[in-house]
Amino acid sequence: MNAQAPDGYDPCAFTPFAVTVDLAVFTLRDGRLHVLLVRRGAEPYEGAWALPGGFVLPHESADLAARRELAEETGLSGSTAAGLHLEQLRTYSDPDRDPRMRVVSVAYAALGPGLPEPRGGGDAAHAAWLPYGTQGPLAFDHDAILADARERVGAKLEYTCLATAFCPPEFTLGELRQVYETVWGVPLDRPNFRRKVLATPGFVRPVEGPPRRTGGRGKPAALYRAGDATALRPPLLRPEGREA
Amino acid sequence: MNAQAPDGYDPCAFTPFAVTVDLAVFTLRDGRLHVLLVRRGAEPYEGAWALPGGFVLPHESADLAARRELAEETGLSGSTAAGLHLEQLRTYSDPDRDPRMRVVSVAYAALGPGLPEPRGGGDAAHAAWLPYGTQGPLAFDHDAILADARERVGAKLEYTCLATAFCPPEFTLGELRQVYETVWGVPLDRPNFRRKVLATPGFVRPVEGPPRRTGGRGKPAALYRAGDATALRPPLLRPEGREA
DNA sequence: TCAAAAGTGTTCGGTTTACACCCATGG
DNA sequence: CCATGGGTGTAAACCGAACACTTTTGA
Repeated sequence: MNAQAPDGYDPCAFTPFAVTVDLAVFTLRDGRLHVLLVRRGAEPYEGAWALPGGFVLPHESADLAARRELAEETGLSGSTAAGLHLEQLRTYSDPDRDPRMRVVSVAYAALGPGLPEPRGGGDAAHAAWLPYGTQGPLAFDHDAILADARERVGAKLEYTCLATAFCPPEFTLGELRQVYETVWGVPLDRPNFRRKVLATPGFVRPVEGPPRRTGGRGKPAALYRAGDATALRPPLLRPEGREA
Repeated sequence: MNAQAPDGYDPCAFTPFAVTVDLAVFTLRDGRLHVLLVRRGAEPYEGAWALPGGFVLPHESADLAARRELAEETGLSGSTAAGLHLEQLRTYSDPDRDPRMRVVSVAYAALGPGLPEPRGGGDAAHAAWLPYGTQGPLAFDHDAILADARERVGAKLEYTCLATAFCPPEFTLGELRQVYETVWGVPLDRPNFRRKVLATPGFVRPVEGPPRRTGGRGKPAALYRAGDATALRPPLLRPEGREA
């Protein structure tokens, strides 16, 4: 009870914590959801896959640290990393989550369009994209973090316009639909999806000059850009309650 | 406890942080949304209202710290505090959010049924319920935290069964409806609300022995308990995009 | 007897769903 | 010409909004 005297902070109550950020970075590669993982080079969990991340520096917020780590430790180019959607997930603070010391970690989820293989820009030559689900057990509590992140992303597709974060600046409605299908693991009806998206103000904006792009075979599709809307009301519920 | 280079952790990067929890505790009192606030007894922000909270202790998780502070610093009885719904909101880590030192705070939102006036159980004789919106500027970044918490609660009413957390163990559908109306600030159609809730499996369970309770005037209403469902699919969207 | 709240029924209009069909392109 | 994906149309099913109406209590 006296641990937190309102008159200033009780020095006895001030325990030093290390604060880190952990990143669950998702992208779509050849029709599958992929996660960016790094291989640990030291104990504990040496050799195991882990989420990229690192310490929050004295002068920066967790958001900033996440953005910095995204560029730094993942080996993605600065401009690539800067364009990614990044959002805070939640904080993991179990006292035993790191066997060495007390570490509290603020987890983030990041999404981007088909991203390049991480270049060894820094100490992250050991970074790689792995199809979600094929990674073995991860280090620390990263399995739980990753599962939470995936669940959050799937859920946010339903009631936000987040899906465009998985797409390049200009995209077709077919590509947008594939985002949903890939993350949810269910096929969607193409005509209905199209109407739903176009009927939501601000979800997508048609690209002016009627340029069209071919996805290989089939009729060329109109191009769109992400709109300024953030919420999707009414939501686009995934069929059933199934998950891939 | 010192950061060791062999871990892959840069020792220079390990900065000690203080980690705290801050609580946005909501309840409904006479038809209004109230927040539990404490008055600060020391600089900075001496005399200002603030969210209750305190340090995370060396051996506990943030969740546990939040639960402990809920009982301890708020002056609510242990059994009362134990029954409250508690969930993590997000973490606030701006380097300047506390002028004295580097403090990272994990914010929580807590909800409970009509709660008693906080008893001065400890150093919290200065705790009080204030109708949401009537509190002046709060200490630190607590205005932002409180606003985020309120927004989150309002949003979660739409697609979760969270509303029952504002109700006593047994409640009428009228009381449940008032939760929505109070938090959202809009009236709902009684018949439609009733059907919607009853049509959602696991939202509420009727109390066995057909007991009925009077809310003063009017026909006695059937009693229900919270069900085991957590999600509300399809969601119960608030009318328009309005907020009270 | 009236006001207030619970509970039931019904209508109407929009949204979602399912599926048929044409268009444009590459092979 | 055919396979493939884009785009339009449409009818049935479903769902939610609105509102009329009955029931049961306290005042």
